[in-house]
Amino acid sequence: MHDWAEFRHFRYLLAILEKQGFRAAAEELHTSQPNLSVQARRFQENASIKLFRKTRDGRIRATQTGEAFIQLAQSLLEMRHEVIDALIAIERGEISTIRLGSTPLVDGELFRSFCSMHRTILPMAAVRPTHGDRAQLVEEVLASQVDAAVVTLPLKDPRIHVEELRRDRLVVCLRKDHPLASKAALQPSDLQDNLAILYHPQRHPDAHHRLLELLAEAGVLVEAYSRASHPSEMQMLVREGYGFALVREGTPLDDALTTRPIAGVDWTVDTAVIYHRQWRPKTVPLLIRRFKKLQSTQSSEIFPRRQEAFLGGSIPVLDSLPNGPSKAPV
Amino acid sequence: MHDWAEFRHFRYLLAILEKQGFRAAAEELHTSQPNLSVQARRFQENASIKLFRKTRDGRIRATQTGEAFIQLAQSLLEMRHEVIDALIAIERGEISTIRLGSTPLVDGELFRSFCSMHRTILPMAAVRPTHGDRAQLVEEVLASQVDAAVVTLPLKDPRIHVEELRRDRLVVCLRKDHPLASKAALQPSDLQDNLAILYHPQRHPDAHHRLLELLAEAGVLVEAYSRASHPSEMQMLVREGYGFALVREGTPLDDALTTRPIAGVDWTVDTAVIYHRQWRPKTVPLLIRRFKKLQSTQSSEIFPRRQEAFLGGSIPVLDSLPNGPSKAPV
DNA sequence: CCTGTCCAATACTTTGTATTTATTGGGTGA
DNA sequence: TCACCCAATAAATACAAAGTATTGGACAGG
Repeated sequence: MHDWAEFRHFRYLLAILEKQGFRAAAEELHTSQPNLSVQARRFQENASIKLFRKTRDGRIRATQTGEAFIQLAQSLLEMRHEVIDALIAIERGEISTIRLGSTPLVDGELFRSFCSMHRTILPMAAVRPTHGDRAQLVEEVLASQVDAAVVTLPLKDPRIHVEELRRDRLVVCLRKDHPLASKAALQPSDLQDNLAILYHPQRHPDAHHRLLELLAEAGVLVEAYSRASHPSEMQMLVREGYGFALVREGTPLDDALTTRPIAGVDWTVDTAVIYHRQWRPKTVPLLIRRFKKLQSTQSSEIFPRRQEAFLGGSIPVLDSLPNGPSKAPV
Repeated sequence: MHDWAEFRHFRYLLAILEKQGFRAAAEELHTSQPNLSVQARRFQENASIKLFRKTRDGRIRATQTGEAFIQLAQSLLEMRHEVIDALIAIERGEISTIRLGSTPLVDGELFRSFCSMHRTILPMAAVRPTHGDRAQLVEEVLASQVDAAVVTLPLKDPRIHVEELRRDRLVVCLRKDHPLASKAALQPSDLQDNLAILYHPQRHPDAHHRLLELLAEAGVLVEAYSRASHPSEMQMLVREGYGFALVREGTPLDDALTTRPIAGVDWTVDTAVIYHRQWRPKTVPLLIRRFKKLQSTQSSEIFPRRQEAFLGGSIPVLDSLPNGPSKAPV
């Protein structure tokens, strides 16, 4: 059924619709305009559908069916690509299991989608995610006990390849009712006596030193501070009034807390994938490439960026209430 | 990118692997055996993969890669079919509005994203979501008054196609201050006199019977029980001290309530999309496909089933909390 | 050991069609 | 009107798929 439709047709028509013209599409596809003309006609006749109309000025405008075609053809071609990639990887014996790690400082959501991304490439491969301290994870990457890890920078080790995934602004986390919360942005000097909560130095020494450097450059001297061994603890300490903390922008926050940018500086939290330079498992670069691609295409507004969903602290109860029993075991 | 691979190749190789022989496959495909021979070789050379080996008696046996190929090629061809069907239907204007239904037992969040996903395929089509009882919805699906519905299993009807979306563990919902709440997990025997709140039997008879069966197998006999006509009512009854209820794991809970798993059993709540086998609305299979894909790339089941995170009844703060500072500007 | 039979693989030819080149026709704007 | 931008058409070409005939290999039975 529908065996007259080959991938070629989807490629061609997709290019025609996207480029809004046969000529431009032909150039992109490295073929001739008349070829597209006849192939496009054949496909549309076979399916008895019309994918585009011509405007007065000779351009191509997708019909409603054409708009749907763009979405569907993209999925179809993408799927072919994934299928073949998967088959090649399976052939190479890279199926067994892939071990991925992340540190507490990394956005859990990012790590989770990074892990699950592997399934879109290799549905049959098992993924084993692990969590651990930075130092420990680096050790395991070097020992090939994990294939790749998502960590925060900086990291300098000649044996390790670093591929940056995301860069988030570093903002101040403070109580909503703090006087300084009325300002739209804080000055570095505002931190001087208020910044009193840092991530535990031993958990990520490089980041700690770098942060102290940056603060010093901005004229902020941090003397005594509370140590948090987990990001959630930082929020708790801020809430309890022990001072400000620095968190990644966009972080879901406790009800009583808010964040403010720091004026005049450009401090960021950089999240990256690391893997062993030599013993790199071959799927990892592919995985990263695909992840970055999804990230860049997803941030365009097809799916609203999950943002504040949890920010309010309360769950949308009414519509996601408990569901009763239904069925049972395998 | 992989443009040498056409649908033809997938069809051919699929037939070869399934029929376990070139000759038989050639017959099925109405083509010649040598043709398959060369096409199969080309594809495998291009992808540098080997999909089958020959046994002693001259037959064809799929390699591990070949086994994966069968699955993947089937999906690919099925998707082509769905895409073209959908396009034809759209062209004919059969998709002006799509009517989707869900039952109270279904996660509202899931249903909502399922509905909104239809926009990515057909932006102009209106989506009309409806809510109703299971029996009523099944009736409407059969009568083509709704195009598809998200319901909980079990469901047996030869005229209806069932596609599972999610499987959640069934856990006990009880008051935080109940003595048994101190245990990490409950024994089935703990339910004996405590389980006293069930979803209304008439609202979903199949699930009710199945649940009683399961309970009986575990040695639990439920005699008198309160009936809740809506999941939110179940929580209220538990809160008021009328007994335990069974809810889907991960359910947002009332402050005073908590949940505990049941040791030794593997009971689940299965959520599925259903639609009419014959009168299948053309966009629905694609919708489901896309939904599943998004589901697998966003929230994965790879992760340890979010155990304790939700158990307290509070939001899963621990794993989606803020991350501290690390590095700095360019 | 030979031989008949099942296969798939190979060699070669034929057919089909995708593609190219060259051209026409149809709008638009100067 | 002309020139210029398109896509559509026609005819020629090229290339790949499908067909035909054959070979080669692996058994099983005599």
